[in-house]
Amino acid sequence: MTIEKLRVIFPNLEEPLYEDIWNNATIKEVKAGDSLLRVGQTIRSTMLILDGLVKLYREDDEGKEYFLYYLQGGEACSMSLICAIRHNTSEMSAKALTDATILTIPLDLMDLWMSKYKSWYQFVILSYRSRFEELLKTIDAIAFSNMDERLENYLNKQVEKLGTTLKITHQEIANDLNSSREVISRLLKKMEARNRVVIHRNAIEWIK
Amino acid sequence: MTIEKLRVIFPNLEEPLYEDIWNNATIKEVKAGDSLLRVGQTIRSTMLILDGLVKLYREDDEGKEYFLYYLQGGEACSMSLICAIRHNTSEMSAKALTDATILTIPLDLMDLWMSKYKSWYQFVILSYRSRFEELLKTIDAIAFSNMDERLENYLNKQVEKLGTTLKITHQEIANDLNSSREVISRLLKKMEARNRVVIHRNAIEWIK
DNA sequence: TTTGTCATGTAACATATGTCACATCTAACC
DNA sequence: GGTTAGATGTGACATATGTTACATGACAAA
Repeated sequence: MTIEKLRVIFPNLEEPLYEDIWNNATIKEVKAGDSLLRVGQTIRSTMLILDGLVKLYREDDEGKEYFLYYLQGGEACSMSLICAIRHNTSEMSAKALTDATILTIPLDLMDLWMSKYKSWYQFVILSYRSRFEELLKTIDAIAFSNMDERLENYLNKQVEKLGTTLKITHQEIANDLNSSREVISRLLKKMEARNRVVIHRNAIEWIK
Repeated sequence: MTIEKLRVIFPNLEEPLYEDIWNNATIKEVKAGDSLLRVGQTIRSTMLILDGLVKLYREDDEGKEYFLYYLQGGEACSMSLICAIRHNTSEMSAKALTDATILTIPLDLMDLWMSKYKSWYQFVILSYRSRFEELLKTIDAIAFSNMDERLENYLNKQVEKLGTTLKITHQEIANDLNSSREVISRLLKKMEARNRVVIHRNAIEWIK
């Protein structure tokens, strides 16, 4: 990682801010599957994603999950932005889906930069806005759509980030949508009949 | 409305900011039932609630609704905060539930104040955080709970804002929860059997 | 009092989704 | 090759929720 790469991954920031980030941030390499944040955990630093794919999801008290959205290079964990003022606890869980590189910044700097760098402030606000929108879309999906539409929608999101052949099991999809494996298998069969996907073992191929 | 009242309704702001608000904001009186914001509408100003109760909800393309949360005196519409950088369109609809007094602030001031007043920046960030949390709770409710729990949860929220006797019809509840009137009537009957509510015509009385 | 409108009650049925039980298949490892 | 664990297929059934159709009840205007 170099400061050059930082400029590429996070365009539109001010020059002195790049220096500031470079001098104060810690770079952390995580492995696919590593947990980055759990519901209830106190947030100690702001996280920016440099590389890799991070999955954000909601967990209830019985351990049931619900997939919310992905973060990738150039994006920030809103929960860690939003907690900057007070050292609050997280309301979401995050897990690395691929090997990933994360930049962590002490919370007090985050606060300082907000008033010091207009570009940082804009980055944070835009980040909020897009996460807010993701949540609203999620609410739409659950409130207004049946499982078949939600499944299609879900696969679509995966394909955007991961390419047309998804290495995923029916059980994992069921967990992400808080459904059950049999239901997902059933609906996938129907999607296959409609030529939307081809089902392989451990993988689903998206058509069109 | 006086600048004194402003200090009471929005505590913890800096003194010069109160003056700035007072000199630049427009006060708008709206009637119960008035629409303040529609999905797709371009946001022209930031809205702060001085008095009254404002309902925020999501609408789909077929006009189906889903209740999100209430805003009351001392709170701000996050959508209008979040849109400050670019003149974006709203993703939510807002409606006055009671007669209400709204303070509107031109978007460019909002932007300026963020760097000028630390207290404004904190107000905005805290506002984001609580709305974000509301949305996460909503997702929890739809994803993990059955309709009976969601109904109880919904009535609970109403009672907190409106007192123990709710002037509301079963049809209105059904609209807010994207369900149907018969289902709500059925579940209310069960709640009445469990002594959680008493059902009156045009009203529901919350017990305990 | 009568009438009409809107709110509510209710039974029967339709449908989506979840659950259970078990069969079958595939890849990996001995 | 044979064994095994995990992934997937499938039918039968349970349950929650939505839908239809109609009855009843409450209130207000005429």
